Amino acid sequence: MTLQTALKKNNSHYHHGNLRQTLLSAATHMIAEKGIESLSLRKLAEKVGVSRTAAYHYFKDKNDLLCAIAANGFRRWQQSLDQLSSNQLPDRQKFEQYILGYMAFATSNPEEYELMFGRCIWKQSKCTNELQDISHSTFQRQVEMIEYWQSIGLVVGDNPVRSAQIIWGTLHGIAKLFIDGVYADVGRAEEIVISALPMFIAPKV
Amino acid sequence: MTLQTALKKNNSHYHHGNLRQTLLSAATHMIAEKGIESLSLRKLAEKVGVSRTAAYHYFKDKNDLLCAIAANGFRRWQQSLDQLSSNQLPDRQKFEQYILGYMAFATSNPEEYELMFGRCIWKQSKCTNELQDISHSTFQRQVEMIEYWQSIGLVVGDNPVRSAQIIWGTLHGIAKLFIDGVYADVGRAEEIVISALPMFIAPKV
DNA sequence: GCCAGCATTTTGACACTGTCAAGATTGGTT
DNA sequence: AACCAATCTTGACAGTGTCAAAATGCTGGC
Repeated sequence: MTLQTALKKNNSHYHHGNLRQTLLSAATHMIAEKGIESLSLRKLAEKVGVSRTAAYHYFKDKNDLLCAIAANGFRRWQQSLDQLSSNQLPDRQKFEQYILGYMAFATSNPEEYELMFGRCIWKQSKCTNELQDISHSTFQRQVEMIEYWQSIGLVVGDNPVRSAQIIWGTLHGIAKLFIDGVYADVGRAEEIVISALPMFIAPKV
Repeated sequence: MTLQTALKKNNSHYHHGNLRQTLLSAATHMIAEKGIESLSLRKLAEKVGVSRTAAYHYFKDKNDLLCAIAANGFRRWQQSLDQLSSNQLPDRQKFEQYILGYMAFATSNPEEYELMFGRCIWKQSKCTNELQDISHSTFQRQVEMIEYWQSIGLVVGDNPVRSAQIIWGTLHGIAKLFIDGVYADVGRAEEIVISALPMFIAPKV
């Protein structure tokens, strides 16, 4: 559907143009709309207007495609972190923005978030090298940020890594329970996480 | 494999005995060993020694079976809560036991935990009435316990329900990240959650 | 200008899955 | 002894992921 592929539109189906990207974005859209469970390679192929097995030239198998989509998700989240780091807010508000941003990212595209942290992909055997790399670097990035906030006395605790693990766990858990509809009467996940803020912030001396 | 079914063992395959229970426990075992993804009704049927579609007399479809297994999980967890409530520990240690117990429950059978909180089942359309009831009552139960701990000044916060949501979110998130292997270098999930304890406990006056 | 070789896509095929409709078997009731 | 209802099986179908082999079109060397 991109410009290039539109120009290439001839009566034959061969040499589609940039099929890899087209497949990725189409799959991402389908997942966002209908959920991960109901994405099949065949429906995806039909949507893109290509034969059932065309994807196998760019992805080892279905899991490989899902890993690529998840990796894109991590890249997007890392860009958010970059943007956050480079603005001029005071630390306290930066921390708040980090937390709110995490919730916004998770809830604005729940299916993608589910894909990034759902069981299926993680357990080693199924995880692509690309996904492994980008996710690890993202984790490391988050740990460093929280380490910093703790080193300046903003965040409680005496063990930086441990604090990062706990904070991330909390964000992830609240995001997931919210997405799954467990907090039935809560309008926005941000409400909960804002209430949780004081638990992480060190008391003013 | 139970005593009853063993007695019923004749050359015909009809009237198996208590097939519903047999299916449930066999499926639970298979999930615990090989994971949710790799459970198929047909393999289950073969394992139990019954035809492919025998399960359809007791369960509307595959999802219905999974819901029943998840409901069992909630029942087991609720029994743990009962046991905890009825012992004589001081409140502070009870709270600690609650948190440790949650982690033990989640990590001792990760696949079942995944099934209970995985995406697949929750979103309304797929959720059985039985599962809806037992899970809601379990949630309510947990909220009440935390409400109590807060009312006696043990747990921080001024909004009981909100505190319960946050604490549960934290436990769930840490459990899930641990199960998914994100905390690569952490031996037991209990380590993390014990470090997080001070955040929830109100400072002594 | 043409043709070989290569990248790309398709077709055919297979095993596996969930699920339905129709038939087979059996224990219990009258 | 005969029927009934519960229980289980067989047959069948559409959908899935995936592989091997064939088909197609682009591109560089002659």
